[in-house]
Amino acid sequence: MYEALFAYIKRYSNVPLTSNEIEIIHKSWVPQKLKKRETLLHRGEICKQTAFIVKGAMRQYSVDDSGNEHTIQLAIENWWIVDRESYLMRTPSVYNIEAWEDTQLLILKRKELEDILEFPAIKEMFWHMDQNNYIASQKRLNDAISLTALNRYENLLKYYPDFVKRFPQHIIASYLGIKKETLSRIRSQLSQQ
Amino acid sequence: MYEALFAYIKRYSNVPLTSNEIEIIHKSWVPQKLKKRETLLHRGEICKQTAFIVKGAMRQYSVDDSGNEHTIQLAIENWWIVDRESYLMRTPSVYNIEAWEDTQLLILKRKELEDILEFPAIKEMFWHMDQNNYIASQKRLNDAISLTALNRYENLLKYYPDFVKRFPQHIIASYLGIKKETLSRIRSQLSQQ
DNA sequence: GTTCTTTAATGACATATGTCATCGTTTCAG
DNA sequence: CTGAAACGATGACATATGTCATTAAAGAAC
Repeated sequence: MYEALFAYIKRYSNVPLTSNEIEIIHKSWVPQKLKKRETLLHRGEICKQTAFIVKGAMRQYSVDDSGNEHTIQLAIENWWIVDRESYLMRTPSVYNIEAWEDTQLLILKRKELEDILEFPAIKEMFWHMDQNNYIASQKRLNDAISLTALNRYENLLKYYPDFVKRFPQHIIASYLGIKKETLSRIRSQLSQQ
Repeated sequence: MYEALFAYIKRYSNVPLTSNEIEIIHKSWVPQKLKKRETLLHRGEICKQTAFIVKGAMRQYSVDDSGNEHTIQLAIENWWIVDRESYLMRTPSVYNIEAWEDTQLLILKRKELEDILEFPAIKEMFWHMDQNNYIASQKRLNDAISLTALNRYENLLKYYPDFVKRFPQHIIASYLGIKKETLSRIRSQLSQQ
């Protein structure tokens, strides 16, 4: 269960962990299971945990005034899922986070964060996490404002084929910023080539 | 010149600076002036500096196959401008960065970064910078996939009125992900209410 | 297995945005 | 001051995407 988390920490920090730190990390991240469609966060709540996905698939989405869902993030094994703004600033979230498959998580509550950030390796890891997330969301933003819906879908297929396999089309569409009918037509267009 | 930088560092870290650190910071960030339309980074180059804007206005943009520009970031006084991915990973940038007004910068070269990251206050500050950038670009992404062009422009007017004042419409349009003609029509629509 | 729900495809039509061309105004270098 | 370039507004039309309705297939619950 914890191997994947330690592997992740190791990959993103060059500081080794002491055995005391390893023990405290075990206590700080606690396992939690979610069934498909169970939620980790409801809009309006403060996000109380940073979750590491050991197994399964999650998504983070907002709902607009017309009731349309907009998927801001998809995440599978070895990804983090959290509303970082809400978690860090303790402000109500505008997002929902839910499991799209039966999912095994390791949860770090906000309360434990301060202590564990004292560990250089953990601090290093979270810095890399924020850097990577910043770089990834900047790329996605550039795609969103500069590519056609077709190109965005082709990029997704190329770089994150698992997402396309594991989430239904209406969620993929809401991730790309288009309607499910449009995605369906893009796909039929691609299959005719 | 350096007051704004030190104020920024102070705001985003609760660790005080030693007088030795203050001296080294002075040496590490060097002043640079740019005239309007001079560039700090060309696509294809590796981004060699993180720049703090003391006075002026800059933009970061990509150019697609059809020659259309897409503005990924606008920045004015007290903002940072850098292609963080290129700067950290030393990979060629897909972006251009140019001055849109005569601009006064403080430049931190990649070479000096490693040393200066040893200072807790600086590390803290850069972490906050990445966190803030991540949160901001996630918000903007959510806007891009969930709001109409009109709403995106209204948000920009509300939260960053200086951008609208200091950059011409074709740049604002490329920041919003629309064409300048569309922005012009949105504006005339708003002014008739 | 049977039934209910979810997912996906598709046609007809509506709307938003892009494209291209034109024109007047503003800005700015010489 | 003057001419060129940049900027902004607008009309006519093209294209991409959204909306709504219908149908069929796949999957989940009982």
